[in-house]
Amino acid sequence: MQSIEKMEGGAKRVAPGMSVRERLLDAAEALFADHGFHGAPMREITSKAGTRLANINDHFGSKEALFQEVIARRARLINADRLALLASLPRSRGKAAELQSLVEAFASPLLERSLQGAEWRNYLRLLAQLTNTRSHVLLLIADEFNPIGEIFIDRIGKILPHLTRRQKLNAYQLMVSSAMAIFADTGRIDVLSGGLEQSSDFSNHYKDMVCFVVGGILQLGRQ
Amino acid sequence: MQSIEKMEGGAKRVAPGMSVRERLLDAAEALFADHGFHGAPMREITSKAGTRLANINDHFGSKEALFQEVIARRARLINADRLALLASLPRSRGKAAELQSLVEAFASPLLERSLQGAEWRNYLRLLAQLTNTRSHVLLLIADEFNPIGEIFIDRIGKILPHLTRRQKLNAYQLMVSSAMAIFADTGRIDVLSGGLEQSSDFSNHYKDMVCFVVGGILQLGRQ
DNA sequence: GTCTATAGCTTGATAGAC
DNA sequence: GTCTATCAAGCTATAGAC
Repeated sequence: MQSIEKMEGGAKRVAPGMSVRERLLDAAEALFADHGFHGAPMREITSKAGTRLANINDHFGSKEALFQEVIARRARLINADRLALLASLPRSRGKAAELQSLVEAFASPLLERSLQGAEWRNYLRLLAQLTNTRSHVLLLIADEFNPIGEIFIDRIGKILPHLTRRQKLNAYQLMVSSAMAIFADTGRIDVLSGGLEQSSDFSNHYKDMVCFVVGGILQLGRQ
Repeated sequence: MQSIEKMEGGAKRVAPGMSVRERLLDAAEALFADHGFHGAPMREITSKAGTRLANINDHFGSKEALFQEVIARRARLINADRLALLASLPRSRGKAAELQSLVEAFASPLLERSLQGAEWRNYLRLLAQLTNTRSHVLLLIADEFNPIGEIFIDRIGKILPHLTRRQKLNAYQLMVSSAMAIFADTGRIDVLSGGLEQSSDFSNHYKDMVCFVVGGILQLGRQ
C-alpha cells in the first residue's frame, strides 16, 4: 500500500539570507500546507529551515504559536490589499459589473500574491485546506478574516438588496470556497485533464472563477 | 493560548449492536473528520468505538488501511446514487433546467444521505476537508470519484458545447468545491450570522448552492 | 540568540495467551 | 476473533552551556 504522507526530502530549502524567524515561518508554511499541522513535525520544519530544533520554541514558544503566526503574517497583507480595493470600487455600472468588481476586490489579491513567489502559493494552499476545516483552527482563520468578510457581505447586500440574510451569507461562503478551490492547487485539474491543463495555471483559472462566482451570485438574486 | 486540537471525550459513543469492524469505521470517520488523519490517534479511535487498540491492526492491517476503507465504504454508495440519477435525467427543457438537473444529480445524494444520520454527516465533513488537500490523500479520493466525475464533465459539455476543455474542468471543479463547502459544516455561517443561521441547516443551504452553481456555469458559457 | 542533550510522553505496530 | 502487555520510534518541550 502507498504511504499516505511521506516527507520528500527538504533540508535547507530556504534562502539563507533571511532571519531564522522568517526561515522558520516559510518552512513551516510549506510543510503545514503539504501535511497539515499534525503531519509536520518540528524536526522537519527546522531541518527545512536550516536551523535547529530548539529554535522554534526559542522564537515562538510552541509549535502552535508558530502555526498561529504563519496564518497571521500574510493575512495582514491580504486584508490590507482587500481594504485598498474596496475603498476604490467603481460604481453604478449595473449589478453585474459592480458584482464583478467586488469579487475581484476579494480574489485579485490572491492572484497577485500567488504570482510573487512560491511562499505565497504555499500560504494559499494552507488557507484552502483550512477553509473546509472546523475545530479550533477555524477560529484562528475567523479572527483574521471575518471582520473584512462582514464588509463583503454588506456590499453584496448593497448590490442585490432583496437577498435574504441567509442568501448573502451563502453568497459570501461560496465566493470564499470557489476562490480557495482555485488556489488549493490539488492537482485535480491535472489528473482529470490527463496533464493537458495544470492546477497551477492560476491566471486562467482565476478568470473562470470570477465569472462563475459573479454568475452564481446573480442567479441567487433572480429567485 | 488555546489548544489547536483537543479531543472532546469520546469513549463508547458508537451503538454497541454493530460489528467491531463497523464501529471502528464509524469512530474513525468521526475523528478523522474532526482532527485529520495525523490528529486522530488509534487509541482515541478504539476508545470511541468501544474496542481495544489491537483491533485496528487485527481488522485492517494498519491505520492507513483503515483510513482508506473509511473513504471507500460510502464512496461506493454515493457513486451508485449518482449513476442512478444520471441514468434518469430529464431532457430538452432548456439549458438552465438541464443544468439544474445535472447539478442535482451530483449534489442531491449528498443532501439525502446527510439527512440519514450523523455518520453520513461525519463522512461528508471528512470529504470536504480532503477536497482542498493534495499529497497522497487526494489520489485516494481521485480513484474513488474521478471515473464518475468524467461523466459529469461530459454532460456539462453536452449542455454547453462551446465551453473550452478548461472551462468544463473548472465548471466541474467549482461545482465540487461549492457542494463540499455546504457540507463541510465548519460553523462559519453560524459565526458570521451571530447564530441566526446554522451551517448544519443543509436543506436550505443546498438550495442556495444549486442555484449558485447553475448560475455560475451558465455564466461561464456566456463569455 | 543559538546551541547540545535529554526528559517525559505518545505514537503505531506486534507478540503471544485465550 | 479478541485480548493484555510491550516495544521501538517518534513527538514536543526544556534545561543549561556558550
